[in-house]
Amino acid sequence: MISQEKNSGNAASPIVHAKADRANPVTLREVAELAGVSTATVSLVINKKKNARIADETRQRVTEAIAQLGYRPNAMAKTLVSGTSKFIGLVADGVATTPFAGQIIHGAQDEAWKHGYALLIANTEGNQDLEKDAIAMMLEYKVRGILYSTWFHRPTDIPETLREADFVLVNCFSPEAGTARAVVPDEAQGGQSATEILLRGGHRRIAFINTTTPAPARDGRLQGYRNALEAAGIPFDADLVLEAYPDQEGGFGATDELLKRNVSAVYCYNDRMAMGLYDGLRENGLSIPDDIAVVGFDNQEVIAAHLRPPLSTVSLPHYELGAAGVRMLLGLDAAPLESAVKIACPAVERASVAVHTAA
Amino acid sequence: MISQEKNSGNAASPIVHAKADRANPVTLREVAELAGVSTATVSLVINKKKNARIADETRQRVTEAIAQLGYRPNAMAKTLVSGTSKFIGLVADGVATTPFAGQIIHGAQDEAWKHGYALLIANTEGNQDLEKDAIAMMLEYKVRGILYSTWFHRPTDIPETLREADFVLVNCFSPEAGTARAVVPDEAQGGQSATEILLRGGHRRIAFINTTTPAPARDGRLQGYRNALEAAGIPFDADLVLEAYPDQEGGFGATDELLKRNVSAVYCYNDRMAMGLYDGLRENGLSIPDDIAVVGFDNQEVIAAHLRPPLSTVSLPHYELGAAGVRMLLGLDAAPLESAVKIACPAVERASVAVHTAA
DNA sequence: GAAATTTGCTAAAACGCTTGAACAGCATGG
DNA sequence: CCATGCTGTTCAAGCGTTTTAGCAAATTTC
Repeated sequence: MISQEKNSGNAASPIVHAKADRANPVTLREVAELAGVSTATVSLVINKKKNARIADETRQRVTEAIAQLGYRPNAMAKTLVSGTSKFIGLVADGVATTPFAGQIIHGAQDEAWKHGYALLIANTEGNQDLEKDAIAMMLEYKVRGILYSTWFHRPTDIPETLREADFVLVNCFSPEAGTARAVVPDEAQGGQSATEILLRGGHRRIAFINTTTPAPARDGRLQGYRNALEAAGIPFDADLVLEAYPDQEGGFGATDELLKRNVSAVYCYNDRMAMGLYDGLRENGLSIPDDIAVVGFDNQEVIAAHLRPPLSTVSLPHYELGAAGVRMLLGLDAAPLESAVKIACPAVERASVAVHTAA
Repeated sequence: MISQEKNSGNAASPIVHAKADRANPVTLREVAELAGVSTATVSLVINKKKNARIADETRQRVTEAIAQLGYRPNAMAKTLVSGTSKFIGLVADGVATTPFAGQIIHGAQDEAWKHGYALLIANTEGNQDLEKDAIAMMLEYKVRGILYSTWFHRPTDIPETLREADFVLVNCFSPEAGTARAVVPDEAQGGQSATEILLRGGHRRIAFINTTTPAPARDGRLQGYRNALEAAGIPFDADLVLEAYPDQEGGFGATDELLKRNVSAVYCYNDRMAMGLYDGLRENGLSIPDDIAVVGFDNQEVIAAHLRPPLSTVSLPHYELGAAGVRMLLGLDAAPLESAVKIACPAVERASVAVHTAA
C-alpha cells in the first residue's frame, strides 16, 4: 500500500541490475532486493556487527549482491545517523607559503587516515573572514575536530567559532595558558642539539647568529644554545651572539661581524642564514668546515642537504606536529591544557662540521 | 497523534534554549519552534528561495531565532537530500615530498572555495592500495569530483575506481589520449621562455644542461630551447646540449664539460642544477652573470630568489594547475578529452642574466 | 510434547533537511 | 457574490543509512 517499490516477483523488471550509474548510485535497498533480504540485514552484514545473528548463507548472498552491483555506502547518510563524520578539519594560515606547512598537512593526513579519518583542509592565508567561513563549513560538515595551524611557531588568538568544535593548536599556542590544547616544536632542545653538534666537533668558541624578529623560536633557540654551553662548562659570552634578519641576505651580511669574533664555529638561527653565510665565508676565502664549522636550523631539505658542503642542522618536526595534533585531538595522546606539548627537533648531521678526532 | 514533539504551549518546557551544546547541536526544528513556524518555512528563509513567499515579519523572526540559538545547518543532511556534496577530492601522490605539491593544493583549495566547494585531500605517496581507499572514501562522501595529481609532470595510469567519479588529471596525463581530461604545464613554452631570457641578454652561444631522466619535461624543455633558437635564427648545435642528473650535484658535475663548450650562457633543466652550477663556476673563478649567464627552470623560491646572484628562471605554474583543475572539473573552463590543457610557465627574470645594452 | 531458549531476520523509527503539493485566507475581477 | 488569483504558510514524503524491538521458526530442555 505505502510502498510499491518491492516488486518482489511480480514480473516486469528484467533484472538488469547494471552497475552504478554516476547519477543514480546503487543504494542499500537495491542490494537488499537483489539478495532477497531486508535493508537491515544488509546493513548488519556490511558493518560486521558482533552480536548480529546472520546465517552464513545469507551473509554470502548479501556479499555477492554488493559485489555484483558495485555498491558503495553513502557516507552522508551514515553520518546523519551517527551524528559525527569521519572528518578532521585542518585550518592553516599558509598552506604553501612555505614548504614547511605541507609537512604539517602530510603528517596530519597520514595519522588521520590511520584512524579512519579524512582530512578536510582550508587555507586562510591569515584572512579572518575566510577563517571564520572555513571553520563554519567544518562545523556544518560535523567534523570530529579541528587542527588550527600556523606556518611558523607563534602565539595566536583563538577564533571564537573554533571553540564550538573540539580543537588542537598546531605549531602555535594561546597566550592565555590553560585555555587550549597545543603542540609545538621544542625550540630550546633544538637549539641545544644544534650547539651540541658543534661541541662534539671539538669547538669551544661558538657564535650564534640569532634572528632580529621576535618569536618563540628566537628565545628558545638562544636558550638552547646557552643550555648546551652551560652543560659543556663553557661560560656564555654575549659578545658571541649576533643578530640579523633571518634570510640569506641576513646571513651573508653578518659575515664581517662574525669574523671579528674569532670563532671556529657558528650556529645559525636557520638554514637560509647559513646559506647566506656560506657565500660570505667563501668570499673571505674561508672553507667549511675546516676554517669554520656551521650548523643551521630547520632542515630545509632543498637547501641544507644540497649546499656544498651539506649543512648540519636540526629538523623542525612539522610532520610530527601534524601527526601529534591528530592524536591529541582523538584523545590518543595526552593533551594537557596547561601548556603546549613539545615535539623534539632532531639533529641532522652533515658535512658542515668536521668530525672531531682525538682531544 | 503521530508526533508529540510539538509541545506548542502546553507548559512543561521552560524555554531554556541554551546555545548549541557540542553534542546536541541545534536543529532546524528547534529554530522553527522558537520562531513559531514550521521547519519548511525556516528552510525557505535560510536558503533564500527565490519563489518562496515569506512575510517580512516572519523572515525576521526566523532570522532572530537562528541567531539566538546559534543554529548551524547540518551539511550532511543537506547533502543527503541533494545527492551531491560540496566537496572536491584531491588525490596526490606526494603532498609534501616536494615543496611544489603544496601549491597545487593551494591553488585547488582557493579556486574550490571560490565556488563554494571544500577540498578533501588524500596523500597516497604512490601507494596503490591507499589510493584505492582514498578514492573510495571520496566516492562515499559523494564528492563533486576528483583531482588526481602527481608531484612531477608525467604520464599516469588511471585507477579503475577513479572512473566512477568525475575527474581531472592535474600535472599528469593519460598515455592513451582521449580518455581523460588533464591539465599540465607547458614545458615547451617554458623552455622557450627560459632560452629567450638569454637571447634577450644578447647571448648567441647558449648551452642547455638537460636532465638524464626521461620525462615530458625533458623533451618539452629541450623542444622549447630549439624553438627559441630557431626563432632567433640560431642553428641548433647538439654539442651544446649536455645532460646530467637533475640536482645540485649534477649541475656542479657538469661544470667542466660546460666550460669546454665555450659558451656565454647556460640554461639549466632546473634550479637545483643551476644552484650546483653556481658552485662549479665559482670554483673556476667565473662570475655570474658577467662571465656566464645562467637561467634555471622551476622557480623554486627558496633557491632561485636567494642565490647570489638571484637566479632568472621560469615558474612551474603549480598554483594555476590546481586552480585550472578545479575549474575544468566544474565545467567552468573548457576541458577537451583529446589532449591535456597546457598552462603557461611564466619567466621570472632576476640578476643571473645581465641586461643587454646596445647591439 | 509443552515450555523455554536460540537463531535468523524484518519492521519501522530516527537522523536533519528540502521541496512540491496543498491549503486557508484574502483581495480582485466580472 | 461567485469564480479566480494571490499570499503566506504547512504537510508530508523522501534522501540512504542504522538500530532496537519484536516476531516466527527451529532447537533445546525437562
